[in-house]
Amino acid sequence: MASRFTIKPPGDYELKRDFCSYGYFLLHPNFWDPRKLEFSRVLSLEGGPAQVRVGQPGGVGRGLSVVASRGLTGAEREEARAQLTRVLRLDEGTETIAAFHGLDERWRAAGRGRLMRSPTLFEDIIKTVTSCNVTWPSTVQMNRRLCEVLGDPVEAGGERQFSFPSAERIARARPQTLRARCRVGYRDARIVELARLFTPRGKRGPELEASWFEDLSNSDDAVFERLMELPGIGPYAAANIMQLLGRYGRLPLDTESVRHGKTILGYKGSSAQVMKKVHRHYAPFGAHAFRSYWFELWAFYESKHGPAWTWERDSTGKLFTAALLSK
DNA sequence: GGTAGACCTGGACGC
DNA sequence: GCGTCCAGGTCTACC
Repeated sequence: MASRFTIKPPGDYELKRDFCSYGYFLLHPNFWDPRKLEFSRVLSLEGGPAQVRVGQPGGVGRGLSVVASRGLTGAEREEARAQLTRVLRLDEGTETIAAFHGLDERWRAAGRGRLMRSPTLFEDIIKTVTSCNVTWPSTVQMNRRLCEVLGDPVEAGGERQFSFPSAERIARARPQTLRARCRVGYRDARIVELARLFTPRGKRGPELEASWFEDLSNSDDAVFERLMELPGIGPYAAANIMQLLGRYGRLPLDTESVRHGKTILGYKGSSAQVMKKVHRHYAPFGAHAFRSYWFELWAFYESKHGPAWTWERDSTGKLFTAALLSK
């Protein structure tokens, strides 16, 4: 018997705009259905994996309907609610988004402000590692295979779907397995090491506590410094994880930023020079710099491929290559 | 502190 | 269909 419940979002929340707001919405196990305007994925809950489907039948600001593939206990329902709150950034209220629009009013009319993310910091970190030094189609493949090889299966809607593997599951895997079956290449040992750092050791907790990183009372500098100490995490990845943690003051600049700086902002010079100029360009947006930067990039992608909520997960990947975007 | 080169995979391209 | 080239961020060794 399926469980059904409703989540009340902030008054300005729009599922199709706010979920389809960051590239990870196209990565397994996330699935956005452009026809039903509904998002689904398998969540890892205390009693085992369960697929959830999330829609917003009433439109902007109205309740989010959640349907689980199996009956959930009360505790599991709260667990699912908490995970979906993280994914959808429901903790960012209208006042937070209004503050952003106060600094950058270009996005006020469309209401843009929130960026989707994963149910856990661990998944966000692994997704970021799989996006480094690789073109987007490979990132899509790595995440699909990680789920299919190491995730927990769920039968839902007549097909088998998989959860994102837990830190504990990846920690038990051999690096060679990740390389051979998940095609993560040289990232194999780094991903396993990251998983071990997030896995509880006996009665002791994990070496890395997600709650410490999520705690906004810790300074940006302290969080950035600790992220930089992690295997496979450099300046770009650390800054990207910062925005996924809700700290938008730093810019994760990569080759896409250089392309944006040159073609849209009109900057000239070496990549390093353009990156410095891009940093200066967004500095006035302060604590919301990443939102301003990202929505400019996102608007560019949408100008090429239509609104993000129309993109199909399983065919959109190949559209996002540097070669095609530069045309 | 700055820089060069290796690390892997998959897409693009030429034949 | 096959071989070659290239894009992509992090890490290490070296200056």
